[in-house]
Amino acid sequence: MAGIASDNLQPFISRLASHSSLSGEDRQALSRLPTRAVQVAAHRDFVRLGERVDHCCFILEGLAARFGQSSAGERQFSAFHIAGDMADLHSLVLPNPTSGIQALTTSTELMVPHSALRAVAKASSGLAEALWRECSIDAAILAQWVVNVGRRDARTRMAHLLCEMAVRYGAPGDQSCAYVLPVTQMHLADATALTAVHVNRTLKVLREDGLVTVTGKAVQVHDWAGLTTVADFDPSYLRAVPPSVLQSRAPARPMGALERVH
Amino acid sequence: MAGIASDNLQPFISRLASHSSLSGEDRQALSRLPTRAVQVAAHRDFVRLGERVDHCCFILEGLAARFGQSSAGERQFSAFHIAGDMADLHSLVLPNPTSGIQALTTSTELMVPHSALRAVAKASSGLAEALWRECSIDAAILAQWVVNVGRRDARTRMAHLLCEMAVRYGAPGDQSCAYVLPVTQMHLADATALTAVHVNRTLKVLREDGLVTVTGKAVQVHDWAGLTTVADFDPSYLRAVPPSVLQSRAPARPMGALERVH
DNA sequence: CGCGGTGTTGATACATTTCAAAATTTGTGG
DNA sequence: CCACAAATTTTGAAATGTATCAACACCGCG
Repeated sequence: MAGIASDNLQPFISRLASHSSLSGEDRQALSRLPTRAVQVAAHRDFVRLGERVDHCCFILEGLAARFGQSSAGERQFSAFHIAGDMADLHSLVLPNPTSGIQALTTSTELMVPHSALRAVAKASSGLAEALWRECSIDAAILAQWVVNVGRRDARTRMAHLLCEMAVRYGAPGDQSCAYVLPVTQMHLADATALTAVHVNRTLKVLREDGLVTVTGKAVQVHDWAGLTTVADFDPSYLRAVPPSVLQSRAPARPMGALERVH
Repeated sequence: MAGIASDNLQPFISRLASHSSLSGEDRQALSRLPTRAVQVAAHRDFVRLGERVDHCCFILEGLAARFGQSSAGERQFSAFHIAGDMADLHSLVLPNPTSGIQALTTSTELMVPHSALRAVAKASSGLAEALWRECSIDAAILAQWVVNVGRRDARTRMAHLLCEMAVRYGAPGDQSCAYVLPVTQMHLADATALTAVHVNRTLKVLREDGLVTVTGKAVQVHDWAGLTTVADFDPSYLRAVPPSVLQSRAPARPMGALERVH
């Protein structure tokens, strides 16, 4: 105990290791990070606009959503954060939040002080890069959300979201699969930029097509292939290709010359 | 010349310095970065899916857009990149693109090898942090795009985009202001997730309201206050608060205890 | 001078929203 | 374990914002 609850950060270390190469020292440093476990009640905004933060929140258990809102008060989620995510890793470099984060269910979080994270990042450039990469994966997902919300109709959009979450939960996408997603249809509306009513109708269609059943507690995918087809889903944006950290060869052309590319 | 075209990166150095504290050595290292100037033709996708990149593209002049597309072939922009932006800084940590980037106008870019950037980031943790922060600002803008596309009607959405670009161009937002934005209405449609026809009608309304006039070349804001009101625009997401790098004080409670927050 | 890309406008179609009410589930205290 | 209140899901009917289709005007450019 005494100031250290390190073991719990293990999933985060594994996550980083899945896309970046960490030295033994890096892992050690991470596992020694001081953390403070906090129970967060459902519906609570644990990151709020205008409130500078000095720690990152690792979600040990539960579900959270990053959101913005229009002046009309309508919420729009820009990300779901599931167990194993460091929900606001970006706050390490931007401590003044530009989006709020809300716990959708009662959650357990590990708060990691910025000072400690900054220290380990300063001590190891490899670790700093791993954190930056983790952050950038979030951003890549964000870019997909823009496409999803902007250019797909309700059915496709919902299907795409359900596919994304299936992959992120590591639900085996063989034929059928299932995962726990404790959200109301209003939450799904906030994520897909639809109304709750239309979410309901859209889920009904997907269910009647034999693709997927969504309850307030879990998602049952009956036809993974069919769902991904409907969803126009390509999971490659979710995985960073592990670093075959080959040194890039010297550029073919000398630097400094202006050239034209058509 | 001889392999170095460093002076041109000056705007990038200033940009980093505007939100992060760089040491003299950091600035030196940046200004010594090898670059290759490239002329990119309008409409050319200079970052494409499936083509791993080994350099970052700094936009010296011109306009570019990051985009994704649905299988139906419909494009959706997730960012505009203007002169002074490092369009794909994130590629340094994620060299396999998950979004394409297209030049909207004939542009001049400075290509900076990943190897060189990685070297300077490795040598200076402060510089690495500055790059990460720059990247995270892009992500914060991305999150706002989700809200904009998801929860605002056409008029508000377009107004918001025009406000964002005004601030990013540094156009003085006193009363009226103007900036160069060489885009077609189709480009605006790709950015706002509307159709080109509806963009046309929406711009007409904004013009008739005396708020702003948009031609294919430039944006003339007639009533900044009115436009920001209509747009539901708050510019704070565009600026990272400069680092008053105070050490965060030690946490009030001992680490390791589980507590509850309501 | 004509041609392709762009901007403009109108008429119509349609996906989604809005409003409203009932059915169902969930949570909670007795 | 029940009873009740609150939240959520479900369904219908009507309204609406935006898309679609189509035609024409404009402009820069070869």
